[in-house]
Amino acid sequence: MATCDEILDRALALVEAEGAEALTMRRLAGELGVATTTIYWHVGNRDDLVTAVVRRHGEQRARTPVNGATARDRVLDVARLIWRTSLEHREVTRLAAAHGASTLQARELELAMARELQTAGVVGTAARDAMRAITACVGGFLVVALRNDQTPEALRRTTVLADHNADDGDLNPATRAALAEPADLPAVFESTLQAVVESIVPADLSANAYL
Amino acid sequence: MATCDEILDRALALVEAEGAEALTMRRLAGELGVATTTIYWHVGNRDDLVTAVVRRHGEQRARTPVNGATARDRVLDVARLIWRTSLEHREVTRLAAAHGASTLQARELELAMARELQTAGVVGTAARDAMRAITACVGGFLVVALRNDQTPEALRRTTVLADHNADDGDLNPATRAALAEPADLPAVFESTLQAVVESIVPADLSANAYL
DNA sequence: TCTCGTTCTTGGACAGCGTTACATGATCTC
DNA sequence: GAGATCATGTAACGCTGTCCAAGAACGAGA
Repeated sequence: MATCDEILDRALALVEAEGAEALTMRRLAGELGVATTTIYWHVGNRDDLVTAVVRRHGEQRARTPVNGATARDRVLDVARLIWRTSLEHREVTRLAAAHGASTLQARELELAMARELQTAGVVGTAARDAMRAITACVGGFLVVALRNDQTPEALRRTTVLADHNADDGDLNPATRAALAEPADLPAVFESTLQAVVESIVPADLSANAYL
Repeated sequence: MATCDEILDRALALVEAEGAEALTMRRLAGELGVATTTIYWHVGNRDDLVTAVVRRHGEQRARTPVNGATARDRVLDVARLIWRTSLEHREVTRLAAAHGASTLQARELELAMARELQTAGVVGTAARDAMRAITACVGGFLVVALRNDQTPEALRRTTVLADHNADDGDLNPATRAALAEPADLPAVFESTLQAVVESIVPADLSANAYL
């Protein structure tokens, strides 16, 4: 008898091992040695399956203790945690993103961020807006990071921005050369994250626009 | 005779009218009153088709003049332009995002941003990193904005974050209530964008970390 | 023990997708 | 007019998600 948990575990393993695209009903059924319809009976739709897989992954994601002396540092740390674990399980992240279930994947960590924001004195709608801002940025960088390792050469930012035909003259040669080279994404992420968090939970509390 | 341009125009119209998912080879062929193979002959792969459609859309996107007194304002304006036009053509944006071709869609505007950054004194690798930071944030907010209008209720951030079972006690009631309500995304976007741009092109130039 | 009803599983189909091999007609060149 | 190139159509292959009707297992009541 195939239980729902077994199916989800197998699905999760399949995604992590062979990528988000490998998660098809037939493939998963074959992996379990079972007919495809069995999955429908236990889990439901493919939508239901993906949702359940992502949710399960999000729950399994250990509640890593948050580090940092100041409340601001702890908010930063949670954001970095989302970034890092999403990259570590990039296939699940990709699956969740394609399904529009990213929030489900990072649910526990987002709630952790809300708690840290609260201890930093950001509560209510301000906390919500702060969280949306931070997670949107993290998500944006994640999209870039995950895209790059499976986009064909011709669609990479470096090549797309490199071949300018008509718009030559306006751009500094140094800039043009730099645009053709990949950036150090983690470094750019870090400094951007700091800027965003700084605007919400400033080191100098008197400048906090949200209070 | 079906020319390549006709096919792309029709494809673009189809996407804008009926959504990114409506762009299938058979559907497009039917729309043109032609066999599917004709598309393959003129344009190529589906990948090629999508790429060409997105590129065409990006080129058609009028080079709206950039407004703003200071260089910093003009950088902001370009970012807002990307945000606004991406939302106006959200189906194309969705198509591009699903295909990993967002850069292609916003190519002209990203180059415009590079030019504005240049006049703001940010050149070379600093300009590249600045652009990556800004576009990543814009992209992150776009993902959120586009996701929300076609994600089922059960996967919305508001509902996902609203039903906490075990983690009740730690969170302020006001915060918890706020998390269950949607945020004013454009407003959050605007303030976040300002924070990011401020960290790159400060109003007070002496504080520019990139110089 | 036999039978009924629920739970679980299966095989086989359907429609749709991208893609291709092959054949056909049209058009232009020499 | 013959031949080559271009342009299109027909029909299939393998893949996808999904569903239906039928069967198998199993637990309980008579």
